[in-house]
Amino acid sequence: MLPKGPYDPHKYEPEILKWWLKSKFYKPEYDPKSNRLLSLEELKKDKTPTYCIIIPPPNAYGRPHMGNVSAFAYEDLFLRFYRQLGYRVYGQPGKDHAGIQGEIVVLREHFRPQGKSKQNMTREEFYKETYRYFQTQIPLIREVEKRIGLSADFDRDTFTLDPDIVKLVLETFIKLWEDGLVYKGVRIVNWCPSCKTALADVDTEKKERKGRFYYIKYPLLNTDQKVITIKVNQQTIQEFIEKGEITLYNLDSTLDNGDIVVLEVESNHKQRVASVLIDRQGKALRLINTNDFSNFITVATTRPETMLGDTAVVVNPKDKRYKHSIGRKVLLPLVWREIPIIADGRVDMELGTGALKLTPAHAPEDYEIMLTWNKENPKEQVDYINVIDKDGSIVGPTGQFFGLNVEEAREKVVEELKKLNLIEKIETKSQIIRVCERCKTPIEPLMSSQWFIKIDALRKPAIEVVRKGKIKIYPKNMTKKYFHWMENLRDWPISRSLWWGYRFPVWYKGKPEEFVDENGKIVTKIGDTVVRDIHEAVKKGLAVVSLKKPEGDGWIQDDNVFDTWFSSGQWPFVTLMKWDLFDKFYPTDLMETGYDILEWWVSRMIMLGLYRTGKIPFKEVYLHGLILAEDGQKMSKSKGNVVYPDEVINEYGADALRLFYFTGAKAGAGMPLERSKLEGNRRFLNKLWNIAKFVLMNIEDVYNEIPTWSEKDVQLKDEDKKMLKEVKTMAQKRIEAFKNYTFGSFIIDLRTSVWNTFADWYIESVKPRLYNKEGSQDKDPESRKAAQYTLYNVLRTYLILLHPFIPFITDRIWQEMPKRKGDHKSLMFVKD
RNA sequence: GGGCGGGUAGCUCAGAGGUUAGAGCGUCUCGUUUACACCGAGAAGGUCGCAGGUUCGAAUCCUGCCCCGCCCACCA
Repeated sequence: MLPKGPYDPHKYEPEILKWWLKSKFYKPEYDPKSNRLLSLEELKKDKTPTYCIIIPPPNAYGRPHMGNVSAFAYEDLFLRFYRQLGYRVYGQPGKDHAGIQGEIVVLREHFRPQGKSKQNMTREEFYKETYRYFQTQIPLIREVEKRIGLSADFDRDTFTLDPDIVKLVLETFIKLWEDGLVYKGVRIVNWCPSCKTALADVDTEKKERKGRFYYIKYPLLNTDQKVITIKVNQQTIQEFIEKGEITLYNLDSTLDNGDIVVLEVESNHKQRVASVLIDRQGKALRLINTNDFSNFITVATTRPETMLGDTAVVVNPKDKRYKHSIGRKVLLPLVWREIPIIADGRVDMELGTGALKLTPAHAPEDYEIMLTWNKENPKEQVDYINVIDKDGSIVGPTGQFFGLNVEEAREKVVEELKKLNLIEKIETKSQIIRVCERCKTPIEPLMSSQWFIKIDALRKPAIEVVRKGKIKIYPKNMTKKYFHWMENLRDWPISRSLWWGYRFPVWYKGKPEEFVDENGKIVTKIGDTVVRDIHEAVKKGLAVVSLKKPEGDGWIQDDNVFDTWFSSGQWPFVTLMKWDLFDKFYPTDLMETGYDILEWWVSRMIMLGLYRTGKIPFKEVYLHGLILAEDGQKMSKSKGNVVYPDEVINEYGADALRLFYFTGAKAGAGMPLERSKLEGNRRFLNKLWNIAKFVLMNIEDVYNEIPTWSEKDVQLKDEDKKMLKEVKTMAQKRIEAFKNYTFGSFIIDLRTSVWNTFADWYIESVKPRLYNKEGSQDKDPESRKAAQYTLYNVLRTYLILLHPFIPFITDRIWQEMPKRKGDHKSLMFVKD
């Protein structure tokens, strides 16, 4: 018998949970028939069909949030459903070190209170202590996983920085390297000139400041106007500047009057002087001046000094003012380089003149435009020229400006442009700049050398498997998002300037130092040798890609760590490999995660899974909705609208919260937290509890025999048949609902069926047959027996159907139910 | 800027060519106390964002517009 009073989740849920855990029901080795644990060997040989979900690992610090816990609930729903059906089920739990976010949080919340920072710690100290700290956090997170009912094998909970995992992950990198899919290239980074480090966007903040908006005229070249560069010595230049005219005899004979000759001083950071050919026969040149050009294109900038690194002018292709100019060339003043006019739809026609100077090395937006343009115009590639060094000084092919700091260079650039009459006007303007979060120094975007993975070889098979339906994505419309992302992928930058994570297994003979060469390109110096790329360094024996530090002294490890997606992208197979369950459970059956990380995580798992194992990592992907705050906004600490799932469990119980996730489960969309729904769920649970009390109370006299009754033993009335048919239909619908991931509407139907059909209609109408009192209409014992039979079997089936959704209350009721022969003591293993 | 999704009852959302558009919560009326007041019976409440179009028939399909949200630019 069930105890009197309303259902109290706080009393029953912990009891049930303790029993499940103690009985090892969650382990794939648990065998319900023999009620014992198989050995690993027995498990491997076992022929029972398998079902496996790799649980997306929550961050290994802090309190699990709604997103984490909703995911656990959805995953558990499937684990329990298939476990009930008799599959051998494995849920692989894990915890994520969370790269940059983990580093920020541990520095702020653990180290800062102790007065420690990256400035007064060694990398080794930091790593060791952070690892230790995370190990203290993990059990707390695991508790929440257990409380929501997640039936994963917690004995195999795995941390992403577990040494076994690290080894497996790095092996993939080595394989990529050996297959020629890894290279070092350059990418724009947020550089803090004061902290001398690259920063992620989250390490920077935006600040408004007043600045000047300079309108600079760039001379437009005529289509037939030629520009050539010749090298001369310093003395020649000197004479030229003094006299204003010069004759050169080694000029190209195809030049015409009006063509431009740029004189470049040898070995002096490409100091250049521009001149015009005024006498083709006499080969006489005159210093260039504004009057030599009839057309200009004016660009506006807050940072005139960056023009030294301009490699194009960009206009909006829709802009009528410039449409005809696209494809033409301009002569970049002061450094006198010929640069093209290109087009990009992102250029704001209203801002400035609508023409943008493109400095890919020192402006993230410009860098993006360069990449897009190059992708779409492979024959007219635009390059970068890096002109600002990591200490804030001017470098690269910048002639007279070389070595100045940024402010000095700005003044001097403006001064020189004024001399040439190329400044149209100067306005004041407030601008948003990024500053370093720590020291508030303005960020200097610049190029830095990074590790990349060539994406093409990985991308193609990953698109194929989804296109051919080998991996199915639910909801279906997300497939579009996947393809869009995959088709637009560029090479994947996998290195991050952090301490917390997987360090690159690359070793250098001496500390590698990046610097900018005379062409504005990033090159690396290892010891005394300058190398253009990593392949050259390896060839020369200055770098080694290897899991272990090479023999001998002086080897220094690469100080980059991997993008966390590089490791989490391998999560399905590395975890299974670690536990020697790869052959048993890979490919896994379902990847259940939030729709917001389809591109970030799911796509990487598909690519890296296929690459390393040759097989898909999972057969289906289900993307659940995101839980929003009660105000309909995204939960965030700064908005103060965060509600933690453990609080909700404390108030309503785990089953009520699970039901909330499932009933509102609109895949791929947001769902606001709603207390009234949680209340409603609690009422439903109480209703179920009372239904069970009622049924048990009314079958008490036949408790032991009722499970043996079959339909033949009773004379069912129409209402009995109708009721039995309804639960049977629900059982069939459930199979479909899980297959099609429409469990959200199914559980609403099931709940309506339990409440409206069973409780409100059937039970109410059957009462007279049960009470069998004097004066009641129906005293027939056969009628009573049929009602008892129906009550028992309907409740039994409802409990089974409901169990994956609300496991605690159903298993608690199950404990009191009369059992059939062979019934397992837990509903987790009862199929029908 | 690009991509994705959404606008249906007071609130949160279902419905995706076919009678009179649904559910939960809220509101109102009535009832019951031998499973349950965390209950039961019932009611009110909608130009389905706007404007066109296709169709015998449109919340649903098409076109245009308006509004809202999310994702993307070393955040996991």
